[in-house]
Amino acid sequence: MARPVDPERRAARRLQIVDAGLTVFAERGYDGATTARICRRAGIGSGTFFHYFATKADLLLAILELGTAETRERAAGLEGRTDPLGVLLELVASTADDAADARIPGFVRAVTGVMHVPRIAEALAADDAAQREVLLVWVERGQARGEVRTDLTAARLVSWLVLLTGGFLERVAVDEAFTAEGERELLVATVRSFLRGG
Amino acid sequence: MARPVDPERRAARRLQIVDAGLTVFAERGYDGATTARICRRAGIGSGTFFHYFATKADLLLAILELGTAETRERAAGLEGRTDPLGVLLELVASTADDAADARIPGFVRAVTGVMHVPRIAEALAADDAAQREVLLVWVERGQARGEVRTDLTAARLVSWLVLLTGGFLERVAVDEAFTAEGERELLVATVRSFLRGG
Amino acid sequence: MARPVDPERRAARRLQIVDAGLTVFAERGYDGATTARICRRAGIGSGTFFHYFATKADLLLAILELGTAETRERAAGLEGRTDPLGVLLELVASTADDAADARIPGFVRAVTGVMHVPRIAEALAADDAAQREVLLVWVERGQARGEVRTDLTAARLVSWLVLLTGGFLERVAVDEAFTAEGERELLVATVRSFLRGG
Amino acid sequence: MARPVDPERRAARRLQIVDAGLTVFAERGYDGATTARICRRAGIGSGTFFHYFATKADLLLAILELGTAETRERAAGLEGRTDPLGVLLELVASTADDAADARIPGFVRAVTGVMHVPRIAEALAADDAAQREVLLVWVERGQARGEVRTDLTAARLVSWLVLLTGGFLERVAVDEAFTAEGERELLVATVRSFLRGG
DNA sequence: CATGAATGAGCATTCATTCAT
DNA sequence: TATGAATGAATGCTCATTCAT
Repeated sequence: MARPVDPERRAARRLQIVDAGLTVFAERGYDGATTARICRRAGIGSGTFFHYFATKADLLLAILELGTAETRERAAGLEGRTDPLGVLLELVASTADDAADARIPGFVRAVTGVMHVPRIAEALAADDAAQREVLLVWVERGQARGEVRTDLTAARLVSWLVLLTGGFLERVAVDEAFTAEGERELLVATVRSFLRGG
Repeated sequence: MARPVDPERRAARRLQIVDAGLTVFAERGYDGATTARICRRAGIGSGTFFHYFATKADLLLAILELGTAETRERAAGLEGRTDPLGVLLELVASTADDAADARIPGFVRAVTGVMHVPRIAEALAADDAAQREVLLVWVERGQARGEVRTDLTAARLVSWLVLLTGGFLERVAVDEAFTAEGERELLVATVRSFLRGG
Repeated sequence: MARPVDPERRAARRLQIVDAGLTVFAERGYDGATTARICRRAGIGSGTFFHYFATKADLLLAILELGTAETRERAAGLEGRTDPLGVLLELVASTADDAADARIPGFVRAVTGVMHVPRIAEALAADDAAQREVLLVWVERGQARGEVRTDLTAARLVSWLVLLTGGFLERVAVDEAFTAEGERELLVATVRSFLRGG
Repeated sequence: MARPVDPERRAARRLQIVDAGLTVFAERGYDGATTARICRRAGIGSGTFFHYFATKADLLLAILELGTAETRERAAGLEGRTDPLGVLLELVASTADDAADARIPGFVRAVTGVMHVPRIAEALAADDAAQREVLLVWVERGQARGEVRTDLTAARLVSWLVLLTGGFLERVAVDEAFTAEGERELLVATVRSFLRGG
């Protein structure tokens, strides 16, 4: 009698909205992305949106959390590796790969534009922390193995890695001539040089 | 009847609004910065605002243009120098100094959050171009003098300089532990190393 | 194919919803009582609700009609009585007893709050008429027997009886110190005094 | 320069909205009274409404408070009187006079329909308390002078006075045949009889 | 019958902008 | 020129109701 809720269908619908949200946030920024526009893009009615996300901010948060989860998964897949520097360079390179999806840099810009909203600032901080945590482990291992410079603390090196990937994302977003594919190699080289020490 | 406008008084008033705008945009983002709040901060009535700026976007544009003008002035002050690398490092360092004013990184975030608005994108592009133009001159001179690596085109090196300063600004904005003062020296060192070539 | 409806099961389900409706209307008022909340309280799915009542207003109407029917039954049970004043006092006292169910006064308030809806106004008028009809019979008999004052028309006396019971219900709802049990006796005494004439 | 805010104009506008609110709340109930309808009735734009009242609930509250203030003023005007029973009967009669404004009973119904909203419940309680306070003083004086029965506490007598006036208001609202003017005298007589004791 | 996902009309509220004084 | 009251378009969100399963 009671039709069991189809969780797959629900998850798919949810993802459909997440995808539309990612696209529209990237295109228009947070405030420019009206729920109406997101719904139109997702091909759903306005009421449906709120069956899946209580508020517009919750959609943003969900997207952010998806990113954080992905970071963690990626990290889990690297356990067992014994070449810390190689791992770090791969991690950095994967940021460049993310940047190739044109929506990513736009989305990042959109989110930083509403960082003054407390809940969003928190989620962003959590995402930042997750990334740093992963990087920190491998930087420390790299230092232990003598592959990474030790004149700076691991935490500080991590900040600079994030600085480089963040700046990279930003450039891709802003500068037409600066493409993720074209600059990927130079990013890796620059990071390698930076990690070895000037 | 028409009281002759006192241009000085007018300019002062205008600056007062610009300052309030810079502060509030930085604190709340573009959309979070209501004209009402900007007016309250500037100590003026809401009607007065629109005597000085036709729209809220025009205020943002004016602030941006002020920045662009400053970049040009700074560049003018450097003419005659004969040490291109030194000049470049000074230019980069001055970004770190700007970042020490807590409103700057916040303002930058606010602006990038509304980059999808065409007029703002244009102004941002103009600002970007002004910065790049200045840097380009000195990078080329540096290359001519052998102070700067020549395995990459000057334009590409400039992109990376902007990447580094942009990433730096972002980090200062987001990461409490990452201060403009504390990291300034490392920024200069990293840029020097990058410009010399790995 | 058409599974023969089990009318008993259906009636039970219906009563379950009526009960939940009574409770939630009383707690939240008509508009505050969302169908979702009523369904949750009744332990049914939102779709099921509309198998039993075409609209939310219909549920309210059904509750009202149940009350009207109860009034009529109560009246039927009094036929044959020969002490009109006694009957009237019992009728009034039974209002006080109803008021002891905390949901009744709350429900009455909720309903009067949406009296501007025509169908509800009608049902309320019907309920009012039913009550008055019963009272009218016994007031007239009381007047005929000399137990009830005759300086006012029977209809007017009935209005005042309703005024007193209505005011009583309201007080119980609003005033914590005014309890149905505690004031019941005084209600009866006041009504007796009023019916005899000042 | 700074045009002094014209407080009279502001107060007038405010009253205009209060008046429209009173009317529309009475006609449609709280939820049925959309801000759009209130604005149309007041002859103002929707934005203007919110210059005067932060929320729709605040308008209701303001109306309620106006009533409470009026109660207090009326009470102040009675100081010095030496005939407590006369004062009480006048107070009761003035309720009947209020009821002659057809909007009052409708408004009362509307308000009681949203009593589950905490802030409104509070304001209603405050209004109730103000009325009772006034009545209590004169009931006590009446008891002291032997004009009012002493077999019931003053507080309880007050509850019953409120019961009678509340029931009266309700009847006027619901029953076409029951008019404030026509029943006013009987109300006074009934209250007099009640206060003297059966 | 029972369910709950989907719908979209409708609502309170915000905010940039205008304009009479 | 300075002011702030007035405006109404635009938005996020709620909720009664429908319908495929």
